[in-house]
Amino acid sequence: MIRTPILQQTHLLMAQEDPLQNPDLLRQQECLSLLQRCKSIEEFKQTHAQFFKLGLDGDPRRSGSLIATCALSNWGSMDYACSIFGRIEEPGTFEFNTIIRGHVKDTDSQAALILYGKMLERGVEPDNFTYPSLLKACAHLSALEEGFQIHGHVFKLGFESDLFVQNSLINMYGKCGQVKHSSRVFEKMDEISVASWSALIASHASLGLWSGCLRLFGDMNSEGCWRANVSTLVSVLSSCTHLGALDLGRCTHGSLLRNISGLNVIVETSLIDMYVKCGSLEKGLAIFHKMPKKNQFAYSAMISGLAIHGRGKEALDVFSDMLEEGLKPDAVIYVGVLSACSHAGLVSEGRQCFTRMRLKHHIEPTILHYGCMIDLLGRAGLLNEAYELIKSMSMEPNDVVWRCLLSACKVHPNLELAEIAGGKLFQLDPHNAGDYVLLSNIYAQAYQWEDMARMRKDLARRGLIQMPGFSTVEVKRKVHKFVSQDKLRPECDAVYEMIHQMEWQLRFEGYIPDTSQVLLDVNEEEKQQRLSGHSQKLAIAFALIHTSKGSTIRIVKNLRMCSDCHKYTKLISKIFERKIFVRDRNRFHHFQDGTCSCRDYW
DNA sequence: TTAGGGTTAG
Repeated sequence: MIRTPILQQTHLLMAQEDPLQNPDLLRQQECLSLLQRCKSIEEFKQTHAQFFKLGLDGDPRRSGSLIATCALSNWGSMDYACSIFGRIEEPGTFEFNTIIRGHVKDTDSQAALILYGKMLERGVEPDNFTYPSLLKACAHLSALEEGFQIHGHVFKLGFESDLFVQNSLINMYGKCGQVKHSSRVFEKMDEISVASWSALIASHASLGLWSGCLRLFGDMNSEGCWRANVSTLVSVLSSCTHLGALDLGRCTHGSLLRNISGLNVIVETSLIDMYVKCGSLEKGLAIFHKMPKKNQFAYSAMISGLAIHGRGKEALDVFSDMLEEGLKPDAVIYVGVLSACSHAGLVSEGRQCFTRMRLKHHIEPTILHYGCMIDLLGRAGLLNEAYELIKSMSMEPNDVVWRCLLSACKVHPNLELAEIAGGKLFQLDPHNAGDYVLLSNIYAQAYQWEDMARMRKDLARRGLIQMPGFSTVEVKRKVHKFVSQDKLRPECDAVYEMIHQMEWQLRFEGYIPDTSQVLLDVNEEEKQQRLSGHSQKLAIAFALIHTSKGSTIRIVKNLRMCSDCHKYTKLISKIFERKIFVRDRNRFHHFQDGTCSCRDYW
């Protein structure tokens, strides 16, 4: 008989077995260990087939291990795992647990829940190992109803005090948007692990409760019993990113370097995203270029980071590197690539990418990709092409798409298309005050005063108000939030005094307030007062008072910057000799010496 | 032999 190398090895191991051990069990263990050492699914299948021929397969205990080896390794071999599972006549709790876990790892959470149903149907008792996987499946699917049901089973079977189950419950409720339930489970726990804190912190982060997330991190540290691990710190980094808290992000980076050996690709991606979105693009680039191995997430973070800083050409270079490395682009990466073209005005490159996305990479454009393209064409003044693209869309255009066209019609006046876009917007989103103002300004540009007045009247009749704007600024590692027209904060007296001084100096630089975007029907003086109270100006004034001369000011806003704040900030950067970085809803603006990196093209 | 927490767009 010609032996394959694997079988030679098996025989060798069998010959070496300890007579004191159970020879059958030893043989089974050796088979399993050989299977576990296989380097690929092909090798695994071949070895398994040989054991099957030799009659070493069939014991349910070993079958469970085989499923585990196959399903839980990184081969993506769930089909094969399922075929092994299907051959077991009477799968027990362990086999069900393993196949369920495999499906969850393979992100086929629906299949995991179906298998749980089958498990119950067959009368197989779930145990405390079954539930963490199932709860994770509910978390993936945001399936709250199923999550509640499973929590009921957990309670009935008495697993509610199991630490792993509790942590999974916290996570499930968090991912289903029920952070109150997460907190309730956490508060009831007798024993808490770092993973419990991480799950609770991540629950807050996944709901966008960034400040709450940082507060909890502070609580965890002040209790002093736990040392944050990678997962905790990644959630903290994500909160810093969204709050624009660069100093806090830097501290978290320091903590990672001190306490965690060898940062993995997830941490590095979070760090890139944090630095880039907190305004430190160069630091993000440095981490990116030093990464030993990059995945799609890392490329995506870097490409969209370069995009929001207006560095479109570099974003396209990084994209080319990614393709050269053999990584497959996905829909998310193409959003970054197209928005990079849009922010930098790269029209022909954007058109090429849009075509390549569909024809070469077979990615169907979503509404986000169309949004980027309409924005790109509209900014470049190609309004008819943008409108034709909207008409050719395979799905119903949404308000974002029409708003891109309407904004473009203001920059490159086109009354006919503006009225079409405006009409669609008033149908799709009749409560957005900004759209009425935009169209009324377009009428004003075209000297159509009656239409302008009609828009303003419509706005007043509907009683619409703009979403309140806010800006955050980090001073001495603390994030300070200012709401538009803020008068409640104790610092406000000093802030308004500073604004008074700033405006005094601005007048010498020729600043005239641009009140065209003030919605209220009040006199000019009151409109100017409203402009002075814009949150961005309050945040800049606060930073000028509390930071040292020459230091950079970094601001994050929830809305797009208005044209008055843009003009104002450019002049302030010159008068006070400060670099001011503002992240608005769309992109970054680097103000320095009276100019902005967006070249007034935003 | 099995279980928990983390990253990219909008």
